[in-house]
Amino acid sequence: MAKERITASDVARRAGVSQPTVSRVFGVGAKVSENLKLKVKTAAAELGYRPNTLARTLATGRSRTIGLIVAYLDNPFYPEALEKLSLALNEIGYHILIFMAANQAEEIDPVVEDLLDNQVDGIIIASVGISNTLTDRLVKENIPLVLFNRGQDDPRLSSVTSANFEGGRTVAQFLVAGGHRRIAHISGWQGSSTGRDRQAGFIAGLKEAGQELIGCIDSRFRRPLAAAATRQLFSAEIVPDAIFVGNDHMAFAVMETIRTELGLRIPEDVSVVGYDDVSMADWPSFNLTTVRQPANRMVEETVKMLMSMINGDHLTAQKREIHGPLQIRGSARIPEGWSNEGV
Amino acid sequence: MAKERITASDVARRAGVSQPTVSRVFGVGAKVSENLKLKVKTAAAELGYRPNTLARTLATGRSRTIGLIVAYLDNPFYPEALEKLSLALNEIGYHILIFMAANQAEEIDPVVEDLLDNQVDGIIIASVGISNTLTDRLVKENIPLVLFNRGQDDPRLSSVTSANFEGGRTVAQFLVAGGHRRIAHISGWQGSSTGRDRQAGFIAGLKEAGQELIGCIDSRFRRPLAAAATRQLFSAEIVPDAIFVGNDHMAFAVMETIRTELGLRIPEDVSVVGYDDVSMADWPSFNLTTVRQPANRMVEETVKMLMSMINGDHLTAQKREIHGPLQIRGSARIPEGWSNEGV
DNA sequence: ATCTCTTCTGAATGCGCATTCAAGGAGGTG
DNA sequence: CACCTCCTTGAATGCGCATTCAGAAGAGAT
Repeated sequence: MAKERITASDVARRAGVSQPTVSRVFGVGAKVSENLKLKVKTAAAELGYRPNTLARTLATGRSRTIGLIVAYLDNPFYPEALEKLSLALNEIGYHILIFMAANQAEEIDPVVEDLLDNQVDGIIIASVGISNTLTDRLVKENIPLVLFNRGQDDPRLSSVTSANFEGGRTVAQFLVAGGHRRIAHISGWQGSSTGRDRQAGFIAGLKEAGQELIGCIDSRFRRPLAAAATRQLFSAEIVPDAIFVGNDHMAFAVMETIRTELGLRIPEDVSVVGYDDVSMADWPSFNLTTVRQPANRMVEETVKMLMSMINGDHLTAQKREIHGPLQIRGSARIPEGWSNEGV
Repeated sequence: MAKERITASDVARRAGVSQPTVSRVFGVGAKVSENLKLKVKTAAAELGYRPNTLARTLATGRSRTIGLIVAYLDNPFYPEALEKLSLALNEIGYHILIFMAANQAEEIDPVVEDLLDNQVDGIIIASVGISNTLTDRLVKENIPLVLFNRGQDDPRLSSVTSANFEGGRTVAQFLVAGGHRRIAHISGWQGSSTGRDRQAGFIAGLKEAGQELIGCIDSRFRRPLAAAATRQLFSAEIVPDAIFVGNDHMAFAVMETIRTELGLRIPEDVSVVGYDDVSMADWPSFNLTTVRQPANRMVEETVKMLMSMINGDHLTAQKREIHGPLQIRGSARIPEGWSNEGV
């Protein structure tokens, strides 16, 4: 078969110029006379020439490829974010090498090594942690990395999250204002900053109002665990009249358990508040009051941050928190005077 | 900064051998004496050497990378499939270059061109069509391509789908057996083979039972359109007592519209059947009877097919249909004698 | 008309690795 | 001991492009 790949030299020969000239025409800093440029472009079009991206990468050292590691794809927040990230990066001419991480934060390191072997210009890790030794290497090799929706203490790591502490605190104020006095929390994984911060903010908010949690269970962002936690909370002597759940994904399971298994009404018998504001939260079946994680702005910020690192503008790591409003719907009693911000 | 990338030559120098020897140690057909192999591995470990994948690709012509184009990420079937595909390909040492397609099947071609420029070894396109001109090119350049969950007439194209016609037909038999006599269909996009085949199978099944659709609306796999279609069906003189919806994603919207806006009960007033069996179908809120699309087997088959094309084993295109059983739950009246296959 | 400065262009080289090829060494046979 | 075969190894080369460098050509200036 004609497996003949058309190279810059082929084009050069046909256009009667040298290979470097062809290279210059297709490169960016083109200093080629209009005359030759036209000849080259014509020849290239006739031959159907397209530059070999890999060869270019090898020569320049820049691949225009970003490595992306993502987990928890069953939580619809991530497909949404993934889609936005992908579009945003493609928009500015970057490709995405994607890896799925097992949700249990083990063994990300070899995946990152793999990414490095592929000469990615930068790395985005969504909702997954990263080891210190690996951080050392990345910093040493000067590979830009941004953690998406996950913070980590190491000051050398950049991250973009929503304002989780503040979000949790707002929920506390909201529930207290709604007159709830038996408030429980089904938290996200306490091994993650998001899970911890939301919980800490929530507890802080309650404390400011002189309240304490009557129950708190780590359900590690997993539906079955959240359902189990719900049963457990309602089998205690004092049952909750409001539950803040660590993310929407779990909150749906909590709501279903409350309605189906416990036969209780939402929000009459118990209020439920989630976190993320995934599109499903707006479905009539759930109509979930939840803290919005502004995926668009988080993505925007992530890409901006990564690009500034790649371009060497910004060498110090930064941790950015994006504020997200409470999206008030019908799954929790609405206190007097509360309504959705803006919109 | 020490931007020094460690190359095979560095390792060679330190190990006191030549660069090709290092290359042979890290390659597969290694014909190197144990003696030298050990020295090389030691030197490599000390230096922290890792082969540059791109350079290897340039030299061998094989990138071990698959291009993946996927759309409709809001339909949870696709994140699920994406995750499985990713894991399956990683498993056998392949990387994934991912692109999100706008759901409106426009302009996939430039994306594929882009993929080609990146020297991918093969391409998987999920639920998106491809132009004839592009097919010509792929065939000419001998780039393996498999359509996932989407068929196309061109005999040169390989595809993996579920048995959509058969699935639609089974649903028809099920609903007829359930005693329904006013059956409607909210179809998937008729511009797609999946949408068409499910509808055709459904209509054929009804016909065999001497019935006809009392209504049929193309809602193009979109929730809002499905909700609108539901309203339309129920504003007619003769309202349906059963609706087959083109996929689960739309079916959920249909169910919510029926319950919330129309105040009808499922399945007492109207039966609803979907297609895909996404994990959400099993949630108590929906408990949706639906045709299973066996994502695992479809992925397995897709990968196997692609690999056989890449390895040149199988040069003729093949179209594979995977049978999926009807998953009977509570959203549709269950006829006497029907129960779930297997499990 | 001569000299200098500026563009444009091609020859040469390198990115990091795989692969061909020929040389060398080990082992075997008569 | 000569001869041949087989295996291991290094020198050389190429994958396709970008980039440095130096020469060629053109534009101004005196």
